[in-house]
Formats: sequence, structure tokens, C-alpha cells
Amino acid sequence: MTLKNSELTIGQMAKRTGLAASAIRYYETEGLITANRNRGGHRRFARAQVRRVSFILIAQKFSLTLPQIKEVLRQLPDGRTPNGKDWADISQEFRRHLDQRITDLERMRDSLDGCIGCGCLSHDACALYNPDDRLAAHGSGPVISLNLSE
Amino acid sequence: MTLKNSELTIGQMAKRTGLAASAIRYYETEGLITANRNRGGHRRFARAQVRRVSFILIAQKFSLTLPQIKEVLRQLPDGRTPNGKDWADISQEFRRHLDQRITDLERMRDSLDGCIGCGCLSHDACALYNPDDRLAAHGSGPVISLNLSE
DNA sequence: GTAATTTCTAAAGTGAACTTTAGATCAAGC
DNA sequence: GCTTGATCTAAAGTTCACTTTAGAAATTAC
Repeated sequence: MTLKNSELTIGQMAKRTGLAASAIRYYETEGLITANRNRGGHRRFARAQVRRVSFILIAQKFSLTLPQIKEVLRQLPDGRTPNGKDWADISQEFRRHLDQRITDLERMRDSLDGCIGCGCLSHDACALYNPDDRLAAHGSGPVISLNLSE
Repeated sequence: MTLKNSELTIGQMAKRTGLAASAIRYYETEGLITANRNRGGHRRFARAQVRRVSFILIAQKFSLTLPQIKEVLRQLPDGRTPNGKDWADISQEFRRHLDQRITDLERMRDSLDGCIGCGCLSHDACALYNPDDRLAAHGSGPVISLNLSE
């Protein structure tokens, strides 16, 4: 029932994206998505915002932080939700990001293999302490900077 | 210059491990390492604790949380610091953990490749939403459970 | 012996990404 | 019209792994 225009309530957004309403509100306060308001002050989301949230969820899987994701979206002309062409550009960058993380992990695996049976855990000698082997897990890893402008 | 017995002050521990004294205190309150006290109430660390901290640092690189690391250490007979044989067992487990993460990332990369140019971002159709592709980045990923008992 | 340095504890702060709570208001079903 | 149920806001709470702060006491250097 409902819907003059095809806007969505926050509950409908939640259902479609699988997120909690609180998360959606949070994204709005963080400036990642936008919402209109009806006369009662309730949020009404344009359908494109679903897609935008979807993009956020995918980008998070690639370990981007919300500020980074915001930046990616901001760099799109008009700050619009990514369309097919944008997506192709963005995913190339994601690919690079991903390749780097895989390389890092493989390097760690090699170090580990070299250390099995050694057990030294020496701060000076053990390759496992090598700063190059930093994982992007918690940390930053190589900072992704998407340049969609050219 | 110090040392009747070969115990270390917290400052010496900090220097040897590269950690801040506060981090070392934190590990003690969390039960990851132990310390004796001198008559003045200052911590005195047995040398084996350096190795234990080293192990913690390596395990963190493998994205284990402190509770997980605590569990790994706890499962060692006598809750001792890992020796050569222990280390061989543990690193086999780390290796499995690592392989799983690499596999996950590669799967994501494949999905991404399949999606470049698609741009659908459809919740129903897009492989990037596949729950199997969960990254261990923030999250848990497959829970590592080291079984050193057999 | 005195000054400088280190360490002590407990409590609060940090940052990321949200959730929970509380009390109030709005919308919808009958 | 009234009763659910959804949504609203602001503020505080959560988890992780620590750091910072503050004031006091111990240790070391000279």
C-alpha cells in the first residue's frame, strides 16, 4: 500500500539492504546517503539510495572505511550513485587494492613457512616481524585513493 | 645497572618488544602475560615473557584477537610460552587460517572481475553480496580454533 | 641526600561503526 | 477515534586494543 511517489521509509530501506534502521540513520548523519522528509518529519529515501547503500556494503567488504567510501562517492560527478561506467572504474581500483592485500598475505605465508620448525620468535632475526609484511587486516595497508577524474 | 636475577623492568620489556609500557601493562591485566613484583610493587618480568609478547605480536599479524591469542596460549601444556615443537603446531594452524583468508580474497577478486562492467549492485543477483565471500578484515571469518592437544 | 627518572594505580579517552535507550511524535489499521 | 506500530532525536553505551592523564610512590643518578 502506501506510496504516492516511489520513496521508501527507513523500515523499507532496512528490509531491502538488510541493515538496521539505526545503521541507515547513521549513514545519513555521516553524509553517506541523503534523505528527504515528509511533513511529519519522517525520512523518505529516493530509490537510488538503496543502490548507494549497496555500494557502501560492497566497499566495506573491500575493507574501505566509511570516510574512504564517502570520498569515493564524493568523487563521482554530482556525488551521484555509481552507474555502470563509474562502477567499472571503481572496481578496477578495488581490484588493485585486493591484489595488494593478497600479495601481502602470500608474503606472510612464505615467511611463516620459512619459520615453521624454527620457533625462534627472535625480534632481530624472524621474518615474521618484517614491517613489509603488515597486514591490512586491522590497519591501513596502502591507502586506496580512487581517482575517477581522469 | 641492575640485575640480581635476570628479570626485566617494564621499561626494558618495552624496549625489547617495541611496545609502550602501557601496552605491556594492558596485556598483563588481560591475562596474556604475567609479572612478579619487587618489594616496591614494581613489575619484574621473567625473560620468557619477552618471547610470549613476541608471540602475541606475531599472532596479531595473523589477525587473531587478544582473546583468541589468550586461548592459544592457554591451550599449551602448562600455559607455557610456545617452544619449537609448539610453534610448529601453531604455525600449521596459522597457515590454514592464512590460506583460508587468501582463498576468500581470491574468490572476491573473481566476483569482482565478473562484475566489472555489470554495475548492477543487485542485492539478489550480484555475487559480491555472497555471504561466502566474507572477509576476515574487520570480522571474524572462519573462527580459528587451535587444537594442540592432539 | 637530593634531583631526575621510572613506575605505580585507577579512571577516562580514542576511533570505528554502529546499537541501545528513553521519551516523544507520527502513521496506519480497524 | 483509538490503539498499535513505526519513526523521531539526542545521548549514552559497545567492542577492541590500547593510550592518556593525574597524582603518588619507588628507583636511580650524581
